[in-house]
Amino acid sequence: MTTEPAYRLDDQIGYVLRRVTQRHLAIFAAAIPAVTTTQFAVLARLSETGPASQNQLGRAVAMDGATIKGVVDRLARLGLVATSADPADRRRLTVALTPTGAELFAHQVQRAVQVSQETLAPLGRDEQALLVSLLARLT
Amino acid sequence: MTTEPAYRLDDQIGYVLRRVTQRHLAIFAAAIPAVTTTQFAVLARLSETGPASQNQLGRAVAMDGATIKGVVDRLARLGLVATSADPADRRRLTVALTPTGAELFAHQVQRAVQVSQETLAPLGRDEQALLVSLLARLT
DNA sequence: TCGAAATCATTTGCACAGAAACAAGCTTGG
DNA sequence: CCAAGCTTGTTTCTGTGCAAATGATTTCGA
Repeated sequence: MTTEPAYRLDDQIGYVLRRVTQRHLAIFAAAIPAVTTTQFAVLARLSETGPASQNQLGRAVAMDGATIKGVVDRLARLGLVATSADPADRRRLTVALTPTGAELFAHQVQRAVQVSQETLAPLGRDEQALLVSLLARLT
Repeated sequence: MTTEPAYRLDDQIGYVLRRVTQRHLAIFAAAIPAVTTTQFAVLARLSETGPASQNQLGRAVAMDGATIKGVVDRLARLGLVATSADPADRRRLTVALTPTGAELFAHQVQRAVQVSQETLAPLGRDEQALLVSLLARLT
């Protein structure tokens, strides 16, 4: 008579990751309704690194070609980024922050920090740092 | 002269969560191509709890009404779950595992455990348990 | 130098994921 | 008992996210 192995969904890392992500997305959407988390990530990266080709940008924020295209299209529609042809390589589409996009990022970045803090709020300071460093090793 | 606050995307909990989730989804898809992680979560919950109404089931796996409907529809198309009218409440749609669905879950559950292990593999045993418990508190 | 291989962007198809609006059915307070 | 309010399920819309196929361009090796 062996005991059932008992696969507990609530203990699976994938399920817990999904739920934590859900909560984080909700906090972000409430704090910064103007853009989504992925859109904000793109603005942040462009702010850090400056203009880049669409594909380079995608790699820099861990989005595949099809995904980054959609995100860039929506950001362009919002007037937060602008695309231009690269004269040196005609396949490339250079993506850059517009002044509006740079301003939006500058104004919302404080709030984005608060979003991260609120997401981590149930943990103590040490635990927060520990969690992020453990997660970073699973990348 | 104050130093720039320096919002580092790579240190933000939301971004790290997204990247870890990406890696986990890739591991799962390679190990169990028959269904997705969300679909498997539904099978697991039905296996644990038995038949439920579609909305109940959605709450039990943290999916909103629109999402659980799509997932159930696709599982039904695969023949892994079946829906039936609830005679006691005509609004309700009861969702149950089919024999095929139960068998698929039984056969793949070992592999699903391995997926969780592989996702957590970069960490030591203690770290793994710690990570999951920290994450669980952010739910 | 020229053709194969690699890179870049796009498109299509599928699968979540949540918000909002709606219809139908159940429940309950007055 | 019955209207108001709640629950259940559906549809539509927007936004990720990945795989695979395609076409254009660039690069690199023989």
